[in-house]
Amino acid sequence: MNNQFKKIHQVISSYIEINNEEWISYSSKFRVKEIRKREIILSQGDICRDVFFVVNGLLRVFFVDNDGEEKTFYFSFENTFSTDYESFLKKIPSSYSIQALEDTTVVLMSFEMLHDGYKILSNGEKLGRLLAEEYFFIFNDKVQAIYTQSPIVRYNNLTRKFPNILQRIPQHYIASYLNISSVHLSRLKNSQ
Amino acid sequence: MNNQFKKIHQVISSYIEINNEEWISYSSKFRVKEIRKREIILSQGDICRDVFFVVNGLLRVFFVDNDGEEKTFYFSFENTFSTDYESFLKKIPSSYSIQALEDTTVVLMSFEMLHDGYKILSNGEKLGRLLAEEYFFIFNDKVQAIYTQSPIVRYNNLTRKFPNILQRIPQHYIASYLNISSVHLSRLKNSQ
DNA sequence: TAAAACTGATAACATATGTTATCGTCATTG
DNA sequence: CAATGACGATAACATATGTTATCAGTTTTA
Repeated sequence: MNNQFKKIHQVISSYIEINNEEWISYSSKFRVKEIRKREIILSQGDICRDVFFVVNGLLRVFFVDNDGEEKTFYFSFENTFSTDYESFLKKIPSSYSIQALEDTTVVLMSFEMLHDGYKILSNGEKLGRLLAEEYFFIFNDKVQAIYTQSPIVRYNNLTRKFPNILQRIPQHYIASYLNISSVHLSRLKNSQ
Repeated sequence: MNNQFKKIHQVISSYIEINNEEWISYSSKFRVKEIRKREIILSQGDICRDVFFVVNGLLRVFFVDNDGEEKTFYFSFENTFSTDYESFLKKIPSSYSIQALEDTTVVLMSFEMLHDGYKILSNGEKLGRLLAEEYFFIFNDKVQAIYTQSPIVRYNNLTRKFPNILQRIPQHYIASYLNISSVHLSRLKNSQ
């Protein structure tokens, strides 16, 4: 099997049963894309045509608010999906941009591909359901964290969960992710 | 058709095609519950066994954070679903409590019912997918609002979207929903 | 390799927001 | 109907967080 597809096969197999024949047919439609550091693969306002699966590297999902401020929404590490799922599903202009923070390899799943999968794969609808549920869980947890945890607690949880995040992501992006200013994060770190 | 099921039939029909036979069989499993004002139908820590469909009345979804503060997560008005969907799907202790703010009638869909529907209904999996997607959209919008809009802007949007909300929901619950103190909301209102 | 851009720390100051307490009004309840 | 509690406004004060500017070290780029 194409080595780039090994991990995405693992992940999809963890959601649904997919036999070899189905997989060969399905995965033949994947496209692979190499993205250079800082390159943008989705621009806010464009319709998001693909779900990206990060094979290696690192993506940043962010948007620009009314005041022109960049807000980082989340980071996509290896072996996770990344997209503006609402734009993707509804075919409406995306609220987010997605940018590579490192040279990154992604596997692209188009809308047509996912929707064909609903019919072609014996568990295609189930895959769609589980992907949506998974995405929902992430956002549910995120909202809950915002309501219940102070910025410094969320920072500590983040660095505990991803110990090497500080080596890979500039601190001002992390501050933006926490929805606080970079100055404030610097203060919090050095006074706790 | 049982009048209490009319609206939920409309809502489900807007998601999937469901023929008469399927509907009669499916809806026969609904239970209906009357909840008194202030009564709690889901307690934080319990496993959430049902999705609630609000026929009339009003629910408040909230949780108590580490400091013992009540945080209001969202309100469920008529003809919408309400649940702790993560607890419901994963059968883990719920993070939320759900309370009636008025005398309220709900239709209950159990986990078994929804999952049986995945097999029994010809579009059962699709229904599950669309419900998860819908829930995801709500949370996506919520997170985005938190990142991009100031409390007073979110307050104005809320009252514009639900003009009678102030007559139905005490202001300190709305402040809690906005994740600010009731004192601060009072100030913001009277100084803009 | 030199210039430019990026990054993170820090200080000084301004603003936003929380906390506590008080008060008057109104609704609920025994 | 009286007592109690819920509700919202307000004041005074404390804390959290943002903004702007500066600086030094590092990385990127021409």
